[in-house]
Amino acid sequence: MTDLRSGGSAPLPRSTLGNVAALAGVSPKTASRALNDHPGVSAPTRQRVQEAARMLRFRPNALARELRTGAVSRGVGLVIADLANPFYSPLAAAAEQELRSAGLELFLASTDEDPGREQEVVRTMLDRRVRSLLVVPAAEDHSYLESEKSLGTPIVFLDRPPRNLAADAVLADNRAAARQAARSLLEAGHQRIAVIGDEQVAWTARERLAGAEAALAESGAGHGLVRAGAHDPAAARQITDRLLAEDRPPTAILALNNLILLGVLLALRDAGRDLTLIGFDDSEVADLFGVSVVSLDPREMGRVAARIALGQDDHGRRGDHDGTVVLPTRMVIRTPLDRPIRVSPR
Amino acid sequence: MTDLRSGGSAPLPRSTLGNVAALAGVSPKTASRALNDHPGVSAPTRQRVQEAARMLRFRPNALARELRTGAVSRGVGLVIADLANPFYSPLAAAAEQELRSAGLELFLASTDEDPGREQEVVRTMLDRRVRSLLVVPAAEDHSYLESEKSLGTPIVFLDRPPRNLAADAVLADNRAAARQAARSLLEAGHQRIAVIGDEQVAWTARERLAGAEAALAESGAGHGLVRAGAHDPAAARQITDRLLAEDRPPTAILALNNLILLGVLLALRDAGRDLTLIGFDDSEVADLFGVSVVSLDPREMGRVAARIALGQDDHGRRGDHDGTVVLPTRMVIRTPLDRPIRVSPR
DNA sequence: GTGAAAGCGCTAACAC
DNA sequence: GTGTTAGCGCTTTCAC
Repeated sequence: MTDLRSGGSAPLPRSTLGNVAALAGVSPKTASRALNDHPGVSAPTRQRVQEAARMLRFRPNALARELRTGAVSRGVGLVIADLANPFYSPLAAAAEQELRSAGLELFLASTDEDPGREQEVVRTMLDRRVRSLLVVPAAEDHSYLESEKSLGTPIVFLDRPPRNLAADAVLADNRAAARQAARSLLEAGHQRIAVIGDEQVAWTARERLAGAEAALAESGAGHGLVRAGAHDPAAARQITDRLLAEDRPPTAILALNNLILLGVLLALRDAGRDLTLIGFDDSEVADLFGVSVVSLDPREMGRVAARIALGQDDHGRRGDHDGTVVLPTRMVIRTPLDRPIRVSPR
Repeated sequence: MTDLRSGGSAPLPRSTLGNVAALAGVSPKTASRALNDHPGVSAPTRQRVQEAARMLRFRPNALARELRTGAVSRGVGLVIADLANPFYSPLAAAAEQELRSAGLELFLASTDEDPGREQEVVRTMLDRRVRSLLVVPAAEDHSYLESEKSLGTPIVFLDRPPRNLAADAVLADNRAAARQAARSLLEAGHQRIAVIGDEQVAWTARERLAGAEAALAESGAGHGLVRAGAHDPAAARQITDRLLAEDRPPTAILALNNLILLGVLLALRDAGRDLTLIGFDDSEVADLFGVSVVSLDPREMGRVAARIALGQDDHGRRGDHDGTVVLPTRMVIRTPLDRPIRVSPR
């Protein structure tokens, strides 16, 4: 006479597979088989079990399942620098979408560019036995991941390469893109080109600065107008202010990321000055102001990295060896580069 | 002669608490106590255990721990509409920061406004026994969370209230804010005010539209210029195009969210028209163009919700009863409302 | 101060 | 087809 009423309004405690099995009058293992669509269960038994599960509002405990089944968790870790950054949030969104459609779940953490925090959150995720790890690195040394990697956890780096570790990476050719951008300005006739980049701790910042400097050096034109250290719009704004105040101010500015472009625009607006501009990373702001940009698609980066982590994509890499995927960059010319951007509408 | 070499370059399999205990020559329980700083372990024993853990690169299995300890997981679920949306990404970033600083971990999922997906991802998170749940709801009915809530899992709704469920919520007074914005335009002398809102499925969209309509109705001014259904910049752009093409086009536009403001600006730019504008949600774009906005702070919303979920904040709610926190909105006037915004710099 | 036994909820082996 | 036994890695009794 196994019979349990379900409709009661009492808190109705969480039921376990054992409860379901008891109600259905079978063993736990059979209940497990029935609910997971494993073969070797008769149709009527399966029905009874499913009915019992429904009555008890049974929900399997994912922790217990993953503990038992071993390494194969359904969780994937994503570590990024800053979730609110307009480059990383679409990247994260695309990765999440890709993972979800593969039935996986996402653990997310921000490092705020703190190398120590990177290790911390990565370790925490590994403690949860994530099936793979996507990392926009902040640290300078990834040898700490060596043992985990050799244990078989796929690790994919995004936007910046790993250091002291052989692992997959999805990157853009920042150096070439910056070089091309600077060249375009030179070809448009600019003699005094200012280049504003982020702090050199970031690999992308170093690469972009190097690319731009190379282009300038090749042409023999404008040294001395390359500025690093603009880590946020406010800093970029100040740097721009100072550039504009010089004796021979630049006629064009190359802003090496989205946040820097914002700061430059703010400075130009307040100074009432119009200059030629090229930005990095596309954005609504760039679109609205007609600013030409070097565009990298963050969504594509997130998507490709997720696929690689899932083993669904080789993207030109050889077999299951580690490899680097270099995503294309694209120059988007919105305003001819011999013409200034108007940012002073007041 | 318990001795294990660590430096070997072999993959070095994952070691368990049992391995550590064996190496230290104690029982698993003592090892557990030592590593978790529980009392009742002698100093020398503790040292030996810690040394052994280091040698074996021991990392505790979070799944096993949480399974054993019961309900108290260190994971918190966050469900949002769209991670790439400039309103939700700072919200998520702030929540993540708050949780991380409390030593908790974040599961994140997007619903893309699909009610079915909301249930799906919420269930998945509950299967992981998250300690609490933060939800920007997409569904119209949250009674499915009733039993989980009565089981004691804190559930906090963000940005939009729950339906058919008594639970905590962190909201803004969208209706009042929109009403105030519309009034400001009326007071500045505008007779023909267009209001562009999102699809009415979203609670915030309905509230804002209702608030704006109320203000217009009170004044007896301009009916017929309220448009809903602008779910993305492209749609908002089209709607704006049509409004501008009317016989008596509006002299001011109230854009009821950040994406809509973008679309409106794009339309104005291409049409070469300058109008008075008020936006919702602050953004760099609004700042750069001098667009006045009704500002809600998404970071504050994420932070407050996280605190409530952790039981760290009552924010005017009574005890541990359910309650709604209404966050303040702020009018940011950047350009006087009797003056147009210039968006046609070409 | 420390250890042995038991069990969290589930599933892989092997029975039968 | 179905059940029994065992065990994932950890921590909670409750002994000693």
